Amino acid sequence: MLDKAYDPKAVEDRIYKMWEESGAFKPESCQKGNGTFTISMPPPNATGQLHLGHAVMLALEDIFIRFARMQGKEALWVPGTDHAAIATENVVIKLLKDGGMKDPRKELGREKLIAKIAEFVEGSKNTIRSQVRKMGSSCDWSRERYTFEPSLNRLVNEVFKKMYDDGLIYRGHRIVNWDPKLQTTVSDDEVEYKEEKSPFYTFKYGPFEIGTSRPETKFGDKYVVMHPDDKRYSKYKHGDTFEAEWINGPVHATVIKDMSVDPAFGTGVMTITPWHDHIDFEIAERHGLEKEQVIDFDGKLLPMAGEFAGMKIDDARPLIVEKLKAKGLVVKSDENYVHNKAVSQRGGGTLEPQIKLQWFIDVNKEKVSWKGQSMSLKQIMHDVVHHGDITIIPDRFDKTYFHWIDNLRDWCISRQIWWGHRVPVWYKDGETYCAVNPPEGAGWQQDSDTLDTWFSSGLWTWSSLIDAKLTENPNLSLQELLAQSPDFQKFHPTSVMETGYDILFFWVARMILMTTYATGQIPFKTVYLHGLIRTREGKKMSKSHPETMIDPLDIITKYGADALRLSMIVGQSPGADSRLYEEKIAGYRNFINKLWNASRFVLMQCEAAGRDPHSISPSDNTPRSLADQALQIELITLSNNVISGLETYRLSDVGEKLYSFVWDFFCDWYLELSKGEVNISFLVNSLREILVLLHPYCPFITEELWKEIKHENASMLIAFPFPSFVVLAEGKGPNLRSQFQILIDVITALRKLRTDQNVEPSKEISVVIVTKKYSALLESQESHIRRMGKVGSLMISTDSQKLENVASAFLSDIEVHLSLEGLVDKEKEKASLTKERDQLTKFVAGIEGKLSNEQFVSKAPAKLIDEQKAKLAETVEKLKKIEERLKGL
RNA sequence: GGGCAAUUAGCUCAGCUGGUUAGAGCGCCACAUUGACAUUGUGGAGGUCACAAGUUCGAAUCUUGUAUUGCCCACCA
Repeated sequence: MLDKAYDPKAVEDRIYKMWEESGAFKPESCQKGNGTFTISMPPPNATGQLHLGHAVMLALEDIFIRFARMQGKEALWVPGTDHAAIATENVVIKLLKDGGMKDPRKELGREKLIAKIAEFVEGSKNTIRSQVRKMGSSCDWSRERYTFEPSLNRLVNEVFKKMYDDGLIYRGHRIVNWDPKLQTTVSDDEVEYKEEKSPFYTFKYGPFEIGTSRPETKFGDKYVVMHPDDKRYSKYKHGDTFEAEWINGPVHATVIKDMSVDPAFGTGVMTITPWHDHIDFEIAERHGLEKEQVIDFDGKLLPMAGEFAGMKIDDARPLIVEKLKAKGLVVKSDENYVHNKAVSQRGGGTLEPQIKLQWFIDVNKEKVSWKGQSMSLKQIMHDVVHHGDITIIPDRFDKTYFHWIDNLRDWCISRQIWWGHRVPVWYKDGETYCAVNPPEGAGWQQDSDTLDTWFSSGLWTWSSLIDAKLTENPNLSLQELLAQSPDFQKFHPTSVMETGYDILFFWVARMILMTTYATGQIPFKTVYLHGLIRTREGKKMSKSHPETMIDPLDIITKYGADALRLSMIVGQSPGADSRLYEEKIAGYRNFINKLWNASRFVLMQCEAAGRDPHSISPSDNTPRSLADQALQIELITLSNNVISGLETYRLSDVGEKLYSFVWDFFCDWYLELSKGEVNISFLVNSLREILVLLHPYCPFITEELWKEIKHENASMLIAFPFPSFVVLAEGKGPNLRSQFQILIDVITALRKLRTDQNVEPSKEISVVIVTKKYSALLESQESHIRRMGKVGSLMISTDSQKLENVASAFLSDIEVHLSLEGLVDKEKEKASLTKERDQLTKFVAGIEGKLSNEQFVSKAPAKLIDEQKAKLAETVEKLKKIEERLKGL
């Protein structure tokens, strides 16, 4: 017999091992003929730890994939890990520094450092692998991939080369986001803005006054820019020059007129620093102005800053202001000025715009063939979502996505770190050579930069499906690699990409860009975006505040993976943040335990009846009692709801329905009633179906219970077929269900009377039920009424009775009278009936109002009117009885 | 500055295309306890659905506006 309480620790690892060893995670084990279903797992960092973001992703994807698998699809979920370029390199460098090294990059050099990182990554991959398993993820480990493995490097090079040849990748001096701390560029999407208070100065600059919050960039400024229509400055013409006394002496300045200047801001005049500001750079480009570097790549001032050369900008700033003040050039300063400081999302260092020779992807060049047209990468990204090739859930993110595309600038893909796919370009004597493989011949120097990690991640849905063996053959083209990889042919495009909305731009958009371009296929048909998991207070969980963090692994240890999964899924709608806290998880742990005990009860019934559940045939499933029939109807309804809900990605809904079915219907009513009258084979088969329906949500406990209760020939639950949608005939089914509801209502009414009258729970009561319409029904259910209501004597009559010493309740067409030998607490009964009378009176008035409204009667659908009339008649009848009773009290 | 979302019971949230006597879980109150389950059972209290106007026979649900909160994007030198 099962233990009294479910202990996930004793079950989960064992079950997971059983699944994995059986090969159940492989599509080859699935039934054939119902199509394929593929998910690419967003690869966690190879050196990472499982956090709630992963946990929710894994739970959702596991539900999708288990459902598809049970529906008989060839379901493939490809796991993998990410080399997470910048993040990983930082982690290892920090470790080396902690170990006593001063500057690991310098001391080790490129090759040795990469080897160190690789070693570290291999050593720590197992952590995340086993953590992914802990969640119950049914992914195919035999197909596990890594974004930095050789086969993927080959594909990265193939795609780079293709883009290079198509002129979509170019190298050029552009303004980029430079992180002086990490010594690399980062992409526009990796820039975060933090509010910072720093003084805003107004300086005298020749005949003008200019404002700035960054005096340290101003050394080389020699252009003043104003709006061409600004009347105040109409006497100055574009191109006019003048002398101005400046920080380190006089400068020769030029007037530039440009539309981008806002005349309403400050004095309407500004000087520009094209080397260190995106907007200024664009102005300079428009007018062909000179650009000069002021700050070096370590964040220090260059020799052109004169006496300030070599100083860090933060140190130099106040000194520069002092000097200008001494020269009488400071007009005013606003100490409370708040501006947005650009910081690196990666390391948190202050970003400095710099002009640098970098590699870029041109997103505007209309040279890519798509759907028979020549389009830009931007246009393709737009097109596939706009025309519904790809559906984003929730759809409001379409707008966000389009807006991002509209503002997308060329993507800087080169990084100055070492850990990553290296730019496949070589140089010799001013010659440039781009190729998948290194050039033959001596003297070629490979580009020292590596690629943005999202470049390789962008290929993930398909690069992870390419046969790794094939990539060892250097003679195959990209097209041939695609064409000859069976997995790619069979499983791509993938079915659904499930990930956090915070990564829509970084990754989802880039997969669309890279994949449509490289393969001619969309990467996925549906994008399902989940929200952030927040604390109980709605705050972001953050590493810097460890007390706010919930560690999924702790939770699994304490409450089990099934409970964790449910607590994250139920109550979360796509694209919206949700809150998680321990009581919530405990609630689902309780639910899991309830399911355990319900099953335990069923098994006890089997034992008591001398039946081995394993030998109960699935076809031995005939309902006998009203309760059986109601359960059958309810199960079909539930199963239909689960199917349609999962097919439309309404996971929270489905989870709630499963929960309330199991607890509120199956346990509270069906099982309780079955204590009086048990239909073993039907009960066992019903429980089996419940386990099937619950399996995608809570795979561990259902598989464990399945073992106890399944038919001997049945497969493991993970591989068991899901029911199909059943169209319920009208009439009979719903009718039986509502008859069952009447039984429930009568019992509930009895219980309420008991409580109102303070009858001891253990005491048997005498009951008289008066009903014309339902006497046959209730007579047939008499034993249930007796047992569930603890009724001693029960009389069911079709004629109204003269009764003394009773407390009464009134349902539609049914009077329930509780006889009390002693005193009836009339006040309690009066209060209860009065309350109900008032409610019903209001209700009746409402309906009467509607029905006497000509507009309603003429315009509302006939069906609704009939319903309302029926309800009215029923309620009026009930109300009459209650009022009579109240008079007698 | 632009955009998106949220606002329903003490708390966390459902309520899909307008018709429900507005629901759930937790919490709360009362009662129960050897027979699946205290990780429980039974009964109960608790909401003028942020506010205002409109559309409609009918609005938590649709429209507009207001307020509050949150997020994303832009980055005014």
